[in-house]
Amino acid sequence: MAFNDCWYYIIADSRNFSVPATLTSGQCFRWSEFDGRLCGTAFGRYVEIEQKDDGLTIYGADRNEYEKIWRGYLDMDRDYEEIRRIVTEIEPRLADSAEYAAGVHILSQEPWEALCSFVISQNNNIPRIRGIISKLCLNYGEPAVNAEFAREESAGYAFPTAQALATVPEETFKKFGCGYRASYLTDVSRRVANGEIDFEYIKKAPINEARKLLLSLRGVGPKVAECALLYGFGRLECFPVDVWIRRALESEFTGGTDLIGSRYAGVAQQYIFEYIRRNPDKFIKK
DNA sequence: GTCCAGGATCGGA
DNA sequence: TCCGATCATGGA
Repeated sequence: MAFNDCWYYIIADSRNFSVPATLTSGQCFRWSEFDGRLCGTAFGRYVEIEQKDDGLTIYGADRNEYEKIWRGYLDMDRDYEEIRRIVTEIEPRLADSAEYAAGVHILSQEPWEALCSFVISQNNNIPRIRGIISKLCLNYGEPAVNAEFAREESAGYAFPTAQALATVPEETFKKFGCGYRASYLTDVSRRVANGEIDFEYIKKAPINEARKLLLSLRGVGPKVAECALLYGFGRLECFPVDVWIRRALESEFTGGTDLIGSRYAGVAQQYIFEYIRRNPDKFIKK
């Protein structure tokens, strides 16, 4: 039995927040559900998160670690109810998606993990992305805190640093199933490891400056840049358009939408993605 | 066998 | 600037 003697319990202060919805909504690729818990690794720490009616229990973390890491990662302090009010006022056609996916938060992931993960994600599907990332972690990540409790071997390892990946032969990435993305991964890892990309600046820069920097990386196009900015750099105005969102824009949101470019466009995007991906039949018009 | 996936790059119009 | 072909891989 895992984590008998180390856990932290939080009264859920965000009423609609859903841990399972958030951690399986395609923002991140390292969480799995076991026995009703979301189990995974971020910031080099393995934890299991259990959500019941009255709150969350984070196994493998204490109060200090919750305050330092998980509170921010799970974006517990943002008023999503207010954001839903704002985005549905801008775009009334968002109402169904926003209600359906109300429990989803935008994770605040480590910049490198977000950037690297979404380079791998291009023209790829989520199970394969997860498989590739778990191989990277297993082979090149440092051992994680609480690794002895991990239910999957790869969860016992941190996401590998850019420095670690920069020295990996491209052939190895291909062996892991990266396909043509292997050279992108090598390139991006080296340039980040060299310090060419200033992550702290990207968090705060004018958004088009931030975009420009990420787009200068080979293998990073508009969609990957938007994902990295939204999930890894806290830029909630970014609006990634993948095949699913494209379909939504061509069906539910014909004629364009004022959401794009608005302050919380990325949150709205996540609501749409969550809704359409879990209800493909209902959403897509035939 | 074909189609598809949280797309980007490249060359040519 | 815009458009189409091409790029690996594995599951449906």
